[in-house]
Amino acid sequence: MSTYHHRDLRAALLREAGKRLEKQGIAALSLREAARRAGVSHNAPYRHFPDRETLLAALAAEGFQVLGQQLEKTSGREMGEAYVRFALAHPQRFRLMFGGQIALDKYPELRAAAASAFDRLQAAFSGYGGEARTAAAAAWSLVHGLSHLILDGHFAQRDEDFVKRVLAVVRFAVGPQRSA
Amino acid sequence: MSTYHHRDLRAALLREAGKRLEKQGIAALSLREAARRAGVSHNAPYRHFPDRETLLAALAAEGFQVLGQQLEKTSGREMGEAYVRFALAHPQRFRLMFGGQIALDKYPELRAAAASAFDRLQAAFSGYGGEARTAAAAAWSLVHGLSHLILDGHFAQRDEDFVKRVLAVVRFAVGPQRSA
DNA sequence: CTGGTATGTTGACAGAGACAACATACCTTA
DNA sequence: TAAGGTATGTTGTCTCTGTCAACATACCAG
Repeated sequence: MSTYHHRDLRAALLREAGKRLEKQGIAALSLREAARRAGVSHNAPYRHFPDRETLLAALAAEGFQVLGQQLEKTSGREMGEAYVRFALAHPQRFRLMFGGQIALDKYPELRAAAASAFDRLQAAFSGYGGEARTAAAAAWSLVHGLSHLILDGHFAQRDEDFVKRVLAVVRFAVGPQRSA
Repeated sequence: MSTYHHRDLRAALLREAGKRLEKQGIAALSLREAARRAGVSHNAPYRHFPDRETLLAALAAEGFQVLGQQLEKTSGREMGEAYVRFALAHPQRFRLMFGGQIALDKYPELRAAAASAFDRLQAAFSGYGGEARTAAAAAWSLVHGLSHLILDGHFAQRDEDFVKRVLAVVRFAVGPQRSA
């Protein structure tokens, strides 16, 4: 038949799996289902992904790329809001990226993608001198934790205004503590 | 036989699953494996848990209880360190509690347990007036995000000193912004 | 045109979740 | 104390999934 070769099965699988991901969650993702949706036999995916986890890693990598692009568009304090906005817009993708289900060490490009996104945050704190890394780490922690907790439903509110208020209440101090 | 009734299978299953959880991760948790370890047939767990997710929810509930106790022992700024310490000491448990794999709405006692833990944090910010809730939310976000990012290996350091430095760099401001 | 490689297919197996039917221990209560 | 109902386990079965192995077909280089 003419479509014995799918021509771009890898991309098709990622597309279908991506759709499934946001609709049904990570647990519902299966290679066989993706293959079915791509109109291909149950074992075809193995020609492109050695196992399920590698497919998940590829989906996560996509996520890091998008997140990086979103952050690139912003600067300063808006970056934090953009981070949270990404998480709220793609909850399952975000969980996949940061849920610890993927062994980061096995996929160096994943860690690199994450680090690249973090670098943008880091740059925003270049004025903080020796504690720049620490302040950046704190900022990342803040927006990251806020994203997670909102997604998990631990806060009553989850609108953009709430996010802004929470982020606005935080200051980053450099040097010896002097109390607020 | 004398042990047809296990007498406390539910507790035994939670114990075995708990061990398995920290050693192998959430994905490796299976009802059948827990049953095997408890020396019981593959379907016995269903007399105590309607499905796998409910077992996971029970494990998460245990985690929230322990976390709450740890936080109770501390006060003020040490609470944040205790939070992170808990996450680092029980990484898989922490992920289970906050990984979004469990539909919180289906297990009200879970949300209650989490809220109870949060209440302790909240109390530490009672002096912040009208913005107390917001400041507490920010503090929770900070320690929560820091825990996650360290667990995921996104920071080079993960020792107690690093945690202290990150937490120390943050101030919580109340009222109209006035910059730090 | 021919052989090698990339890509798919069919077939099979084991492990898991879940349901049903059956068995046995326990416990109330009449 | 005997009877019957309920709680707890067991066996059997089904479907789904990941994964391996063997085979088939398309494509490409020489």
